[in-house]
Amino acid sequence: MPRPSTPLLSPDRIRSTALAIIDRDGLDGLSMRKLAAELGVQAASLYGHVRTKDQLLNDIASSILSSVDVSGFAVDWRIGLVQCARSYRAALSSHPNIVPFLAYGPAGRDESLQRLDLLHGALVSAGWSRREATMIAAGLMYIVFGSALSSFSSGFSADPADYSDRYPHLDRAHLLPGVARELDRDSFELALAAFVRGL
Amino acid sequence: MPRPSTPLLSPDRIRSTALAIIDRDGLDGLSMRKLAAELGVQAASLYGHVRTKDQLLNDIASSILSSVDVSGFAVDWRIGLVQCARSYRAALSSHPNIVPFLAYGPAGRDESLQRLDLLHGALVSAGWSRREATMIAAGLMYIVFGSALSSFSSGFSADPADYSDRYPHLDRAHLLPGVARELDRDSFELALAAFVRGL
DNA sequence: TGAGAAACCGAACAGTGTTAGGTTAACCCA
DNA sequence: TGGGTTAACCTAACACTGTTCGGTTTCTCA
Repeated sequence: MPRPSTPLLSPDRIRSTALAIIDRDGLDGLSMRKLAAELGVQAASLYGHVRTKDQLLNDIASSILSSVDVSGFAVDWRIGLVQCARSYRAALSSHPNIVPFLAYGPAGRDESLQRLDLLHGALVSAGWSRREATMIAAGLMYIVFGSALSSFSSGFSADPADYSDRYPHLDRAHLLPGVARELDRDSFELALAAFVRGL
Repeated sequence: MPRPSTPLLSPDRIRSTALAIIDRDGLDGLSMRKLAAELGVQAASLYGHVRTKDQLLNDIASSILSSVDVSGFAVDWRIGLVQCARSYRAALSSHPNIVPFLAYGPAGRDESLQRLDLLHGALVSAGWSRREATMIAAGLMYIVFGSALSSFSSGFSADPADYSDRYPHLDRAHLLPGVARELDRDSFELALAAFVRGL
């Protein structure tokens, strides 16, 4: 099928389909051939619209990060920190399967840097030194990414027998998967509140 | 070369060579064929000693995690938290390239669970509820893993021109790679101290 | 001495990202 | 209206991946 009247592919359609596959099948579940098949096309055709698979993932990552809200810094740096962290985590946990890729690659994404710039400026204006501001920003990212990886509550077995014998204090760990989402959010809120309060 | 008089391979030798490759070439730099070549052997021979590549990585992960020290909980829960976090981070950052794998897979490693069990028990003994203990443990893991991924200080460009124009507050971000290690450690210490103090 | 297992190898399978070269339809300009 | 260019797809291939099968030789143990 050569040169159809209306193009089958566009960078947007490729990105959104790829993200849907990642959400459904995981990061490893995305292959260029599967993506092409889902778009009704052969794998090679994708490379007319996308440079590499890595670039495609980066583009998806950027579009996810662009929803992070840092408007709270206009009010107060503490409010800004909390709001920024919440919105960052919300953005990540709406597509949890891509977080390992986010955490992996370099932090040189324009969307990240824009927000980091604003955050850093707000902290310095509030009286922190430049070095302190950098460390506070890093600490906030630790909590956000650590919680978004969420290898904690999920990842526990649902079988009580896995724990009751060998780990006496974890005798109810098998209940974790059922409340994982809620517990992860509460743990994040606890860590965030403790961190900001402790500064 | 069939059945040499003294075996060329052993699980231990395979694991340590694999870890050396990961440290040198990154997680993606490890392939079974390359690992075999480095051991003077064909790829198929590895499967007499190792079930799958995933299992091999899990074994390596377990041996790294077994060095995490939780003895501080015998003294005081705050000291225990800080010491456990430090030793956990030290274990991870001595082999940073394998951290994405650690953070990825399920948390069901025996070494992790043993330490988690002790941590949980110590917190409950100190008066925290079971739910609070779980959330505190999770928060601590957030900081440890977030910092060990260390996608922060590293990952910045060393070229000033990448920042000075568009990000006014990041005009010295190009200096970060030079002090990344030190800054990451200090950021971790700051986040850890703030977290524990804020509890 | 003979049986069996242990340790390696070569070749293959199905999958991956990516590229080269080919075909056709749409578009633009004379 | 015709002709050239280009955009959008295709097939086929390359080099790689993890893993398995079947074979060969040597060691070990009865």
